[in-house]
Amino acid sequence: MIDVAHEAGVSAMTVSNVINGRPGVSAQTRLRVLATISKLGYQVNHAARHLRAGRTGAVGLIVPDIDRPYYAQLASRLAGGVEKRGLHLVVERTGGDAERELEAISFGRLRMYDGVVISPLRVDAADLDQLRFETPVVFIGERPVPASFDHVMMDNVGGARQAVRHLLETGSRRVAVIGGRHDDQVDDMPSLRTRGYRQAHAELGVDVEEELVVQVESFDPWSGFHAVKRLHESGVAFDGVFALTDAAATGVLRALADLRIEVPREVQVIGFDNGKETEFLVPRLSSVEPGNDAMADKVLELLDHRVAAAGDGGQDAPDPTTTIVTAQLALRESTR
Amino acid sequence: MIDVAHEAGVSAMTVSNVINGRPGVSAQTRLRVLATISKLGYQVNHAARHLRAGRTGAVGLIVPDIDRPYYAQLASRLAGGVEKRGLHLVVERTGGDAERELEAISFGRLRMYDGVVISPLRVDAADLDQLRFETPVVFIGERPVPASFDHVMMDNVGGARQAVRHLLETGSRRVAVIGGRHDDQVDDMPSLRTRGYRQAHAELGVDVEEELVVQVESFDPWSGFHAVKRLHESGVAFDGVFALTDAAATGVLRALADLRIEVPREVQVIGFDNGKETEFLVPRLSSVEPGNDAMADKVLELLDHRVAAAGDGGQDAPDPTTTIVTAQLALRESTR
DNA sequence: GTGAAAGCGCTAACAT
DNA sequence: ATGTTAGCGCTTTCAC
Repeated sequence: MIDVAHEAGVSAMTVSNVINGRPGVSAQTRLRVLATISKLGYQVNHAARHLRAGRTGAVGLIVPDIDRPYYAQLASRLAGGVEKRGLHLVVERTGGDAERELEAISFGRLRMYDGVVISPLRVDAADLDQLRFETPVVFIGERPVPASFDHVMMDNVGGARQAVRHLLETGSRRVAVIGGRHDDQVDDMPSLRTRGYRQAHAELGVDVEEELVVQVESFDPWSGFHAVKRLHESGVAFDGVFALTDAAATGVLRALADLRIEVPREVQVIGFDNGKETEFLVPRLSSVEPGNDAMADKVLELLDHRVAAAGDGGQDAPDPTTTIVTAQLALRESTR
Repeated sequence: MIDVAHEAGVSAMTVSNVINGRPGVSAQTRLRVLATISKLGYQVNHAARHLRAGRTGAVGLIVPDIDRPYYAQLASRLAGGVEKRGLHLVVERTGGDAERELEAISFGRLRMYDGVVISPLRVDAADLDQLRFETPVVFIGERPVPASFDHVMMDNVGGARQAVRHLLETGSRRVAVIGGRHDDQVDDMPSLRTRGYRQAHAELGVDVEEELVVQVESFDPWSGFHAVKRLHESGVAFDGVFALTDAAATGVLRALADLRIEVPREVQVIGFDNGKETEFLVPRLSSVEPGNDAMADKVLELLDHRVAAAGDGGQDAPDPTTTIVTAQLALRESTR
């Protein structure tokens, strides 16, 4: 930068002003500096700027995993919006490890970003309450979060309720829930969606058979696949399946195909997430559309406000909000 | 850091030495400093360290898109390896835009990272040759790259050749290639895989009918879906399909199901990438396993060597290598 | 084994 | 409209 200043016959400060589009530089000087910059191929040093100005030009996204479609798509949606604002998105994965999640939002790491979006899997409200920091943080997902943070979540309970109501209203009486929980004390994704499952049953006066609530390890296709195989082998009858994720539903459909059980005539199936794959499965998978685009938009909006407020020295920081995005059914061939 | 130094009754330099595990600090002092650090909850400032020492602690991965399974899985694999080395992975997406790709590997941006892995879609050798920089860069993918860079690629031609040979050897005579190119002058993914398709035909003495070479816009399920519909509507007969990606193959299977064409009896189908979805499609999709794990390992190994060399002031920088990972068939239900 | 001084490249605040 | 000064938090160099 000093080279540029010398070459253009101005001070480093003027170069800085030109680069950052600040006022108080004559059009003439501006042009001359710009010309020199491109002549010398000068590039600003981000580290130095960050050190001095405190801004990093980056927004962090902290997720358990990058190759799960849900997080990959979240990242993609956010990346678009963030780039529109002249920042860029840095994706960090924690592997779903509570310690690594906490570490990622530790004071020092946060300072690497102008803002952070985190989708925690393990960390809970108590841990979070300890933390003090000025970097804007938006939480996303179903884990409970202290009221002092912005939080955007999908309507897990409502979405599940709608899905299961649909199955019950179209004649299913024994609906298996793949990934369900027997006790739904905790507020994690499986418990919340299971709660919706139970609500739907209660509303329509159908008893829940606990043998139809199948706990699984993960929520990938294999878990859905094995859950159905196990159900079938142990002779438990069912005429509907609510899979807690589309990934699990993919495995469910595959298992039903192996067992030559017709979908949706004998068993109807519905998933959750409304992923891209649903349109191409055989049969096409009905699912719950959780409003991921709306969530991403909301996250960006919150971040915008907070980043702006942080720039003003935290004067008019908005109050933290909790937003619940509404879910809708996307019905296709796997339901009646 | 100065606070810590005061509190522990030493100089900032000693604190720095302790933090970086450098020798020349007595065990006693070290312990005292460490205790003070945790007492004060001190965290190093990455920006300042980067500014001064040049290391950033981050490895960049520059890809066209994050939510395509291929890139998402690449990111995931690399993230694991990179984290094992105490660095972290920053994913940047270019949207497949040539300008943004070039910009991402411009001098200034590269300095943000200790090493960069880039999977270019558009940028070509000529553009790259201009660039001079000392940040280690490893290229991945099929675009031609100047010999002065490390380059890891899959065996697109060989994998496609094996896939199509298999179709021809099991009785298919009219194999459609979804995403194929009529002219294969360029060395991009579609052209290379089409080249394998043509080689297989040549080897087995089967003529290629250009009407079976179906160009498509993108390589997602919709493109495969529409390609098959179009082929069928225009009355072009075919008894085999080679889809250039598993994603496209997913759409192909869906279209064949709609048309009530039996797979693999009437038409056999093979994809490329051996993605996670193949196991769960109906029927299970045969595919080409391109050795993505091996590619990721190789990338990490190259990066390791170069980052180490860069640390030594570029003394013993290894010669650039081009690695081609071998592909294998993964045969499932969609082929005979 | 430890410390003091200098400076990495930039920008906020204050001159001019 | 432009320049000067100072300092962000760390590490390199060299002296003790």
